Amino acid sequence: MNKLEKNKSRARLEQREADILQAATDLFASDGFHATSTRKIAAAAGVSEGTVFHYFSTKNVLLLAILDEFYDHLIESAREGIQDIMDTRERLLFLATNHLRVLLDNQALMMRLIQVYLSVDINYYLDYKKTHIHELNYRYTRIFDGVIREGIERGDLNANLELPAIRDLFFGGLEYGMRTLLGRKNTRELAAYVEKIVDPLWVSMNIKSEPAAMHSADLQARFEKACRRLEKAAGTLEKTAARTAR
Amino acid sequence: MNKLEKNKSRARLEQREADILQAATDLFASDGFHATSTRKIAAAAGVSEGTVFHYFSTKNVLLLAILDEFYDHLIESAREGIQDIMDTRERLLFLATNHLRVLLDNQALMMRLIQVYLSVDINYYLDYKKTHIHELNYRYTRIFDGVIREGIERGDLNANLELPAIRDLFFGGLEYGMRTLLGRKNTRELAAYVEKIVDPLWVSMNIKSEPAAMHSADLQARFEKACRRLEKAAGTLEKTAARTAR
DNA sequence: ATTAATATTGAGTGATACTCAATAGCGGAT
DNA sequence: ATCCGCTATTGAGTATCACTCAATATTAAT
Repeated sequence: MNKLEKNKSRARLEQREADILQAATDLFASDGFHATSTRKIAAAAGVSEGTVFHYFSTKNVLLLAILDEFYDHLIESAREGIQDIMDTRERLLFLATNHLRVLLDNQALMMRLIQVYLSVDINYYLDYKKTHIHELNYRYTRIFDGVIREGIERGDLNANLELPAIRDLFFGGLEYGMRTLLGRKNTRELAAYVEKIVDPLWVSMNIKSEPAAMHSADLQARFEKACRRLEKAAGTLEKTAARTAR
Repeated sequence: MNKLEKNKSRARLEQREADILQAATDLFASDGFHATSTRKIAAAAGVSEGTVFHYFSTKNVLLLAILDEFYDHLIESAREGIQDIMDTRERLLFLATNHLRVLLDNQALMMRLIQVYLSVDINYYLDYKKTHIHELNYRYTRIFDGVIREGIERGDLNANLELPAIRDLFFGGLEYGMRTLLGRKNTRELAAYVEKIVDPLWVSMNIKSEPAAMHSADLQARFEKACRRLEKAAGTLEKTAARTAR
């Protein structure tokens, strides 16, 4: 009956919502999405089943809310990390490491959820994902795009690179590789793996990387030298020709 | 009562099984896995619900049987295609194109299923996927591995490349990119996209690679030859000019 | 024709996501 | 301090689901 505690106004309601979200997150992570009933979620959150549906109209909506939170965390950690790094290659390595680390830290949850939200009905999927999760994913990948574009501006990266393809390779490669990495969360192994993933992309993008570029610098010197020589000779010939013509 | 038609021995039973499989495949593709009840599958196959469970102990087993068929198709088409192609780069382009084409042809089905089979309960998942679907995926990716290894033996590809990472980038990139390509099945667009995906990997793996390298090597040879010729001529002319001037 | 084996059936079961009418408890107006 | 309107909360109720099982139909072999 303590009126200070029983404060309905927002704080209390938001707390209830947070409790349900947390209970659902924990249960989805430990038992999986399909094996977790709304009844269990309600019990774990200390509310009745009806209340769960009052805050989240559907079990799927609950799932999307969890993914929402997760993406926020991903996006924020990526943005923050980028700020402190100037080197383009280091930035890419960080983005990859951060992506894997966050995913692996929540592996139990994410392995169960990220796959599921794609499998909900297409109508629902299109209506909701196109406007929400898709938007989150877009915001996240924009961070990567920004790093690449800045790399180009700085002259680190080849301006002709195909950003969408590189982006697909980067995130797709990481996602695909994560399945292999699931067991070992070892930081050293992770760093080594990340480098192996980023390296081929880096080699294909980096402007100075192609040893050929350096090569062509030599070539240029050689070319320049030969041209001076020829131009000088040409000058001599022109004079000679002019004199002879007289 | 026709004994010739009512032939239980295998053929008839296999036909029943195939009917159920086909009905399930169609329904999963059009309505999705979760929205398709076993009752509907039974009705579409023209049998009772109990019969469905006689042939497939579980709805998940039915799903796995469908994925089985799908992977068989993927593997066979990849193997066949590779045989007729000798060039390593062309082989990679074919593998990528084939992968996307087969996936996109079955997009409705695959978008709904490939994601789902990963979301079944972890116990089940480990017991089954490790032994079955995982094995199919392994057999499939081995084809890619073979192409790469052969490319190395032939001297087309850098022997130091990190095969697991390249493989993750290749298949991960394709899978990730497919989400973007879903709408447009246009063959030209698909070929263009595939090239954009394969190219960065190719550049990073190819030994003569860096088109720049080949380019500049040729260029250098050509230059060198031309320069010698011109310098020699210049020398001759200068001498002539000097003599004439006298 | 009889039998043993198995394919087929459909009513039955417990669990599930979600609904809804009834109730409880809060904030604001008086 | 009291009442009122609003909404948060409840839990029994509902339709549906994947799956079971005992009974029946159909087959192959003798």
